[in-house]
Amino acid sequence: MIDIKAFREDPDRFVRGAAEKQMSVDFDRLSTLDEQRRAVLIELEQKRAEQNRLGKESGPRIGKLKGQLKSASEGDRAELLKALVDLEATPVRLKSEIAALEQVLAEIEPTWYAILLTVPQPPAADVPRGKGSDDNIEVRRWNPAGFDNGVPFAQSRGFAPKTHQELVRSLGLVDFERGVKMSGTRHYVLTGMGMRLHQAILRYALDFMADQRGFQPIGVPVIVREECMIGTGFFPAGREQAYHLEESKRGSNHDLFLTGTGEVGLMGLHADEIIPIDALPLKYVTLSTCFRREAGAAGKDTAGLYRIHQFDKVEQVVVCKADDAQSRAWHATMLESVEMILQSLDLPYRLLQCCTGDLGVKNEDMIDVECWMPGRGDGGAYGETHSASRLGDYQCRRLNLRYKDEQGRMTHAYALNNTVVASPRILIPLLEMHQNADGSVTIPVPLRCHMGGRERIEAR
RNA sequence: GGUGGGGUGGCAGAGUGGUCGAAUGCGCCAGACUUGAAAUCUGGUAUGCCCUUUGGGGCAUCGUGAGUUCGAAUCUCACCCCCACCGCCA
Repeated sequence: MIDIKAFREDPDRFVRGAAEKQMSVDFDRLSTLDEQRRAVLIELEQKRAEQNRLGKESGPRIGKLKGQLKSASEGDRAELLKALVDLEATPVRLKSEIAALEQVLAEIEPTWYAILLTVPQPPAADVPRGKGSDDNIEVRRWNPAGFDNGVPFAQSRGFAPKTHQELVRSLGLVDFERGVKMSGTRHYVLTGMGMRLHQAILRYALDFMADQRGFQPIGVPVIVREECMIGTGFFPAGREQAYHLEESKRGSNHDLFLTGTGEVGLMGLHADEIIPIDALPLKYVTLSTCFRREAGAAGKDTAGLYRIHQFDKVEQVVVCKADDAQSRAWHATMLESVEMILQSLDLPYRLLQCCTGDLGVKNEDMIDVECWMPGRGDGGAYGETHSASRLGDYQCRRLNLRYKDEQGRMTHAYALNNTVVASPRILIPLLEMHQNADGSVTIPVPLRCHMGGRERIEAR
């Protein structure tokens, strides 16, 4: 959520930001409602102030009169009653005036807030302008020694690459048919060494972040309330992407949602909290199952392990002070972790600076990591495996996650998040890059300790 | 799932219709005393929003929401959450 005060001071900044993100928001309506809301609020508060004042002045007298009325003789009753009515006249009038104003406010505020929730975080100033993913800019690329993704795979390795789909079939790593039988399209079953490789890379990534990078490992719920989804900025925009457990239809009082990333749990952890300043930055890593409906992606990447409804992901988040330089430094550090992992696995990759048009509602700066997938497309292609976002205070504002700065001012923290590794998608480059001419796959050294010491996966 | 108890400031805990944003204690901050510390004493110590000539002023908040009332931490209803015991269970 954006700061409404910042919007009042400089609405253009947000109008421009939304335009750059190719998003449409009814800013005129927001401005109008905001002004109306404030006008009503001023009037309402004046009335309430008067009501409070009268409550202190004449309230006790009213109480006294009412007491007297009970034990009053018939003769005194009329007089007491009149005094009471006089005394109550103003408060009674105020009461109805206040109720009317509250009614007006109740009509304005929900719409005001709903629009406010849809205003995107403006892109950082140095994010390149662009319409969509085609305008993203490559920052750098890396290839392991002895491999060049610029030349055909067959030329550098001496044999034509199989696709990951062919490999998982021949090596017995994934059973797509039974996955689809049980759960429908975009579902799969990991079998044998496929399951072990999946677990190995997740465990390796989690351990790496905890042991080498000082991140605290945390296990979080993947079934959350709507507030968590709104607070983390996934709702309302991404409502269609989330599986919805309609528990209310079964008599429960609230529905639940399956999270599409561990970010929801990690950030939701400290919602409505004031973090001690010494505790910052928070550096968390989690491993969680992620659920995505992939609504609107019909027909896209339908085969294989690329786009699926359920996967597991090691995710890192950082919550730091509201400081642009710190945010940028952590962004670099988080990306460095990813690069260290990919390099240790000998996986070619490149970093893309996402342009304004490719950003989501909540991020102001995003770098995607794409791994080289020799079996993708025609002759290999990069495919997105990671995404590293800087969110400014957008998410913490929604989550009401704050800290007291050095001057004692309450401040919304800045948040960042980045994939560490998402599997099985990462198995695509892993299998395709490490395949051998005989159809076997060499297991990268760091994963072997989680694979019973094996060096290769071979057809049985 | 059943029964019972309970949600008040950073924490503990009082408060059953007005003088209550809220006693008291602890903690924390500042000052005094002290060579320094401890102890003691004095003062301060929530959050959000609105207005503001930036001094300050106002409104709201006692789990959440609605209601009764001239007036609600206090009464009524619904919901959320926590605790205890019983049942069931990976």
